[in-house]
Amino acid sequence: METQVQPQLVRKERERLAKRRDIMHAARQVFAMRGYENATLDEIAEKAEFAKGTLYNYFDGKETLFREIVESALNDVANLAGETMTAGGALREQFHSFALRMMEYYKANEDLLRILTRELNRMQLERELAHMAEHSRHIASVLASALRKEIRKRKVVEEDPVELANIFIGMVHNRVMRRSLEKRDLAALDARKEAALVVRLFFEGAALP
Amino acid sequence: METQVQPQLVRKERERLAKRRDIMHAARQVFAMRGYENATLDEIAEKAEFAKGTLYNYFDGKETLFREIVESALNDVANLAGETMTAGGALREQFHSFALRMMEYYKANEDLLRILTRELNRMQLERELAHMAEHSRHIASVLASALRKEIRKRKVVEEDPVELANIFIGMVHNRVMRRSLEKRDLAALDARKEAALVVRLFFEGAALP
Amino acid sequence: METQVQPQLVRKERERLAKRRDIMHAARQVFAMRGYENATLDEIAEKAEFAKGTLYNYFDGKETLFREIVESALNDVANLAGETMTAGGALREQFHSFALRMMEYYKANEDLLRILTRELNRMQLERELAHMAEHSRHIASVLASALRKEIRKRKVVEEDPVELANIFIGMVHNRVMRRSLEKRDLAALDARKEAALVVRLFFEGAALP
Amino acid sequence: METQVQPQLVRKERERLAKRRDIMHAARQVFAMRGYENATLDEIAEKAEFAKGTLYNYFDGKETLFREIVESALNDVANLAGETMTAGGALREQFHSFALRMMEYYKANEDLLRILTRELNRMQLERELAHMAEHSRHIASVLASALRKEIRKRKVVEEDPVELANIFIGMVHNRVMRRSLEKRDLAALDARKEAALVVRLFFEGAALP
DNA sequence: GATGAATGAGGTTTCATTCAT
DNA sequence: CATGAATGAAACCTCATTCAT
Repeated sequence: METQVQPQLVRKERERLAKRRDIMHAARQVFAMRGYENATLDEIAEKAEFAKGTLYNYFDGKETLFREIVESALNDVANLAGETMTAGGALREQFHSFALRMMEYYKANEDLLRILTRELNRMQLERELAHMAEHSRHIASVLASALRKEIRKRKVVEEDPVELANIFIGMVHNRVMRRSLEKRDLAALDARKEAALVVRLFFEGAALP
Repeated sequence: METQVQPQLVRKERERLAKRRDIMHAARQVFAMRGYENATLDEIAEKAEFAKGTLYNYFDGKETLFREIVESALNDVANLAGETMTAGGALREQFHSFALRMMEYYKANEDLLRILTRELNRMQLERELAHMAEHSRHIASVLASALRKEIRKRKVVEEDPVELANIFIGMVHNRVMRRSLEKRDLAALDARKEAALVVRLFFEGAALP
Repeated sequence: METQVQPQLVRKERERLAKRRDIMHAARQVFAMRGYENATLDEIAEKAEFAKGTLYNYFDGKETLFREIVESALNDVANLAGETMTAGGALREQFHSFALRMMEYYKANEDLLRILTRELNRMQLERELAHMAEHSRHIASVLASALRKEIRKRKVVEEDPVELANIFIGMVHNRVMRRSLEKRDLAALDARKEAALVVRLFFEGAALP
Repeated sequence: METQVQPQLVRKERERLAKRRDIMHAARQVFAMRGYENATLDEIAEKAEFAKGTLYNYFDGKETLFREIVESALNDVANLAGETMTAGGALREQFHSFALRMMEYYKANEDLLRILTRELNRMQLERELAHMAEHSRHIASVLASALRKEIRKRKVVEEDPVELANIFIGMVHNRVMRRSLEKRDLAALDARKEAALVVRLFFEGAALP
């Protein structure tokens, strides 16, 4: 009997997760297009092809839905940072790899790029969202610890490594966000070239000797 | 008689402008604290110590009030960029001066910093606010033309000068914004040191030879 | 299964329409009692026994709600005019029948009478409502074309038939409106007698030979 | 001293009345253009070239201002009716004269025509405006008493003379209002011809023998 | 689980009226 | 008297959330 029941439960569970993903996907689009405040559950429900009330069977509400999207995105970036930094290799290779993968990630998930750049500040200010800022601090710290080692070796300027990491991450963000806003589409972004530029600027600066 | 009447008119006019400033000041605080969408005219009115309806004697509405604040801030920054760049001197001095003055400006107007970083992306996406993005493009172009000359002289890497300018401005913003978020107050910001750091990183990069 | 699902859909649809009618019914009363400008959605909602927000699930807003009421009334009158005029018979019979049915209609829908007499002028002046005036022009033209034939046959004075039609319609309106205002209730209106009077006055005038 | 003070008072009084008239004139235009509810004291004040607050030195408020305008118009019409009806002559001459003078009055005061037709119904329904309806009843009664005599002489159909009078007045109103709405201007109205038409229709009807 | 109708708090805006100057 | 800034009640409308079916 279990052999019959289990698969059913599993299928149900699979379907449930698939629907959750559909809703999150629709929500991402709407949040990216309208911003958190102007996004309406009506529009999200319509895009997800569910009734509005159904969303509440999958998420506690608008805020929760939003948080889950952001957290999943920040998680992706954190994983990406972790993988890159633990892969070994020279610092510059690691940073290049991180920038490249981040840019590719945003290219594939332009919605998330817009959501993060637009709402991250808000999140750092509002009490209830504070814990999400934790995520982004974590990401910075991963890069920072790699920088710290190089600072000790006098290979990198002696500044707060966390701040340096944030500057680097900010440059990547800035770079890809500008492209997104100006071309209205990241499809044409040459991630490899952009990553090289950012790394070069971060390490050697804009001045020629 | 004119000596009596004129001063009266002038005083009225002065008082009117003072009240406009009071309202804008209150609005800045609220927009900075809550973000455009969550800011309410109720709160602005209360902070400005006026009745809600009174605001409409000075501004057409929420949107107008907001725009005026942003435009005035962007104007300040544009002037600041213009003055700095036309002052002559080496490029690095100019950029340092620009960074320093921008940081001091934001230190004195922390509200505006938060508003600009939070709402500038929104503005570039929403049709009706598009013309405000123009302002920030103008600011970048002022820095860019200085960069362009140095690029011709092979003193600066051969990249799109507008993009380089935006990266520099982004670094300044990023730097001061992080401090604002973390310390919850820019009072302790050492603008001189921060400006030096940003300029150094932008021109020489983080790597030591 | 269809035999189960279909009826449900039908019942939902029926209930939805019934509620729409309830709202329109409440709105008619309030518009009639207060006039368009002084009618409030609060009062309409209360009379309809719905929350204010619920009205917006059925109508786009106050204006739309009002328009739908007026258009439906004008449609009724137009149909009534059309049926009467195409029924054949002598002109006088047709006009008598039209007057009678109009009076009975207003007796059964006193709200609409008050709304139409009060707001029709406004509608002819305001740009956005102009198309509703079209309806009432159409009604006049139906009567006018019947008059035109008689004018050709020298049975009716040679005046612009549209104007004559409007005078006739105006007389009917005037008649029933006065009763409504004076007795505060059309219940006692003897439509047959009133219609006869109007037709007699319109065709033979008040003078005795 | 009195010889000096009196003229001053008189001049002051004259000026005060002149200003009252200016305000009422402006108000008429605005009430006619916008309707009572949509008219704003701001617009009236601007048209009258006074500050808004000044209006309150001459009128108790919007409502009072409106009432005074309507009452003065109804007074004019009442006088006009009175003069015409006491002038002697055959009934038909009197009615023709009344119609003619009314049309000329409205031609010269198109604002008032629009105000009366638009707001008279409202006035008959709202408690506080009830006494104004008195005026218009009075006007009808003047015409009615002339009709009553003719009814006794079997020269006019035996119907309630007040109702007949109202029908006649309604026809005049209707006629001139339609022209006003359609041509957007009464300048081209041929009052003599229109009056003749109305009288002819009222007494002989539209049918030809 | 899915639906969508119902709710009502909360937001922006208008404007008649008051009142200090 | 004239002014016009200040007021605040009241209106329309939106939308996240709940809940009966």
